[in-house]
Amino acid sequence: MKDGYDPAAVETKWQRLWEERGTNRFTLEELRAAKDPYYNLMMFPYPSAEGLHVGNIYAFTGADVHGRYQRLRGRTVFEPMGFDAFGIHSENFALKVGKHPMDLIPSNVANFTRQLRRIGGMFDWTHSVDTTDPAYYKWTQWVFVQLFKAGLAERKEAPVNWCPSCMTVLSNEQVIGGECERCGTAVEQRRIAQWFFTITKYAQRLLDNLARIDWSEKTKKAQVNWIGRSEGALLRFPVIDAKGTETGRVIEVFTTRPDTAFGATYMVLSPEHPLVDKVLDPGLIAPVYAYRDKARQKDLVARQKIDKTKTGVSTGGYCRNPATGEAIPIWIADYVLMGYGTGAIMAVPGHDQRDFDFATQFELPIVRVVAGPGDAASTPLAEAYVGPGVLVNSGRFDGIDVSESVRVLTEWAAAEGWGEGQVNFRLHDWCISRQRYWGPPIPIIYCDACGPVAVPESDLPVVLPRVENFKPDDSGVSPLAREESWYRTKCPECGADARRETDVSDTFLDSGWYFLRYPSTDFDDRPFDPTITKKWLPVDSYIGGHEHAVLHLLYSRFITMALHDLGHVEFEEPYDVFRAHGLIIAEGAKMSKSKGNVIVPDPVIEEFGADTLRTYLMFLGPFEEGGDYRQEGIQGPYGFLHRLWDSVTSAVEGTPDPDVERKVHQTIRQLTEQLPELQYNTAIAALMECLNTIRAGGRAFVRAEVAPLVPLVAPFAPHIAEELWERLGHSASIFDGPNWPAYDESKLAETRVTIAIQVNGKLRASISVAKGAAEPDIVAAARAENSVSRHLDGVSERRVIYVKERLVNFVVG
RNA sequence: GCCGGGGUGGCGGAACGGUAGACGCGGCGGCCUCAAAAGCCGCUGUCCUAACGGAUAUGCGGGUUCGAUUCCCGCCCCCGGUACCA
Repeated sequence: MKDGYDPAAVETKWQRLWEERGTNRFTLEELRAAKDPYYNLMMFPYPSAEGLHVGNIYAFTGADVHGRYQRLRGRTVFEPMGFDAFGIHSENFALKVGKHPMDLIPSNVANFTRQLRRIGGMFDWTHSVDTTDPAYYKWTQWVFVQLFKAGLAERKEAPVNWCPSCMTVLSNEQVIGGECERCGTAVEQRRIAQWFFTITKYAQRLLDNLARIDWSEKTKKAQVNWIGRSEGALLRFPVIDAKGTETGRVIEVFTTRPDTAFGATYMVLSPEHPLVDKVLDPGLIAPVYAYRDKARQKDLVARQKIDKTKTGVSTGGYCRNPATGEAIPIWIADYVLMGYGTGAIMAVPGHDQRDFDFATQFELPIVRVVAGPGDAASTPLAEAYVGPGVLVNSGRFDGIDVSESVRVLTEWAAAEGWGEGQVNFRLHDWCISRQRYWGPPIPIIYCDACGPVAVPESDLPVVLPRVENFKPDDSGVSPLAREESWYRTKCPECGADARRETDVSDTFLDSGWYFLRYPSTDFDDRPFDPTITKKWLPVDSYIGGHEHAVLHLLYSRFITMALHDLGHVEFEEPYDVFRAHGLIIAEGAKMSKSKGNVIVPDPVIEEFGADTLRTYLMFLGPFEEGGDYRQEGIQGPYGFLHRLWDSVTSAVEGTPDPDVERKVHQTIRQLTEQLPELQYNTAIAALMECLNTIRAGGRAFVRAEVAPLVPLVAPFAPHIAEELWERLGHSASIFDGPNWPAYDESKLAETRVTIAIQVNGKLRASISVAKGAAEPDIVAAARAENSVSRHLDGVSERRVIYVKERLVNFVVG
């Protein structure tokens, strides 16, 4: 039965058998009855027209290796795959090639599916999802309706980022450095009424729960920063008129340093702050309006450039600093953002660098209210001082240390009635409206009498109609708003003429709950079955790209938490474990279409086979860090699989050599430890080393030596493993049973150890001794070595360091 | 600027504070073969030496230690994220 390794033949055979035998798929009954279920999730792809590149394959393979390992350990592993096919990518591409997304997506999905089968992923294709399928987005709309009914969806007019090229609104997250994430065009500001999920209501819980989920620290940290909790106080500054009388209006500010209130020498409103008109001196209307218009135009573009040179204008209005009782001027400036805090600040130029720069620019007073070590109350400031110290120029609070001054001043403001402690979050509400075509229509009907009404669940889905002209225009209204026959409808509550919402929802909503759907795709009368969901969720392992560390992962946590509160699921956190994979670069450079160095898998599989590609990708570097795909490097794993094939098919019966057997058991131990930790590159190196030992010097190897390597290599190279497993005499799939080998502690121990001999920390020799040899004997043997004794002659020995079974170090001098 | 992650042979990358460079690629020499594919054997950080053997080496500069790629302090550079967040 000795024949050559033919990857194409082996892979075709096993992919066919997996399909015929249903190796990787579950019936509903099997899902219900599964023993020791393990939900192995990976981020589903957007099915582009180009097909998968090795970057995608890398991520999926890493997750698949994990799933296959768990399965070999005896878990029942559910590993679904789907397609995130709505959204601006597909829509823009369709526009570009002049086709309809409804025609394009199915062929893209078919191509992706072909490629995913070809790399040997353990996917259950009977539980796939496609977010553009009405049978799926029916339930996406259902999720929206649940949140709407719970008061978590709000319609509000808000300044939004507008991309003049994509002609659509962008979320703050999609604006990168003032430019559109997708096309790089400078983003403008517009005000449009849109639907928001009030994720900010969950900010504290989203933050708190991070402590109890097993995610990479990096990812958690990114979420912590994104949520951006900061503690401080809300302070109220009364607006006064020219005579110094309070007008009844109040400027609210959020500050993390209420203790510096005595140093607040002016106020700054964001240019778009609603109070600007109220405090404005009529004589200054022209410059203030001019400034506001200018700020609006460059909004979110130039405003994100941090610049020492601040701009702004005085409104001519004043308010009273409640700490000092003094009148201070009110300015507007674009360094104060409407979207954070209250859109207004008390400026403390002595202790905030931005305020300091502004005050210097416009010659506003700068007062020191914190004295650092060695400073007096009158020590002038060359820049804002933010270090430790005590309060000064702060009336009866002088001398209080900054470590407690925030608390003391907050209590005082509260007692006086002009402020209280407050926690503020950087996190914004999640805008889900998109003035585009390619998404699920937001299931809302507007009725003049009843207001916005959710589409009744029995009427879902609101099907996205096939619209031939879906190109957005600069009117800013959704393409669906041009389809009168579609949007005209009756109010579900009162029956009056009404109008459908014509915006579609954000793709992050599609992906916000897809993991709930996979195990329940057998049901078309419910989004997720309670029993199945309880059995399979939360997700045991989630692997995906770090580019989704904040958005997708935060949004899906929020959706889950909301569904939990509404009684639909029993858990708050969707993913027990999350690990981010690294990025693959090619020949030392980032893969990109423009560089022309995008590696596509098909020709590689053609030449070397899927098993070799999978093994090579996992061998490139640490999975969580990524690696450099170099064309030539694939020869290593290719040769390794050939040698493995040769070894298994030509091995003879016999008794294993004890040294070789020890190596095999050490390898089993190493893989058993490293695979759950995703340390694939070193695990593969260990397998290669083990095979090298088995074959060393062309020795005759026996079956018992090589056989354990078959299950060990199976997660990486499942096809060849199946074939060799069969040739070893097994009739069932290697993955249908707990076939991971066990290692024997008693066979791990070395009989001899190599001891390094150093003199003053420099290696001079190494000796081999029997394990368990006594220290004095080892030191004596070490001393006897020529290359050691030569360095000990004529010098005085001060110390001898012995590290058990490792080294001897003679310290001389 | 801030927050992460990194800087190790020609290259990708290994190294519980204990023999730096595992494993692999590439290179060099040889074997097998009609030939190719696959495979097999040996060598391969740098410098000095005919050799034995030395010296030197993990971005840079210090420190702790018998001993530092690993720990500490101060820099430089690269990658990713983020950005006037009050």
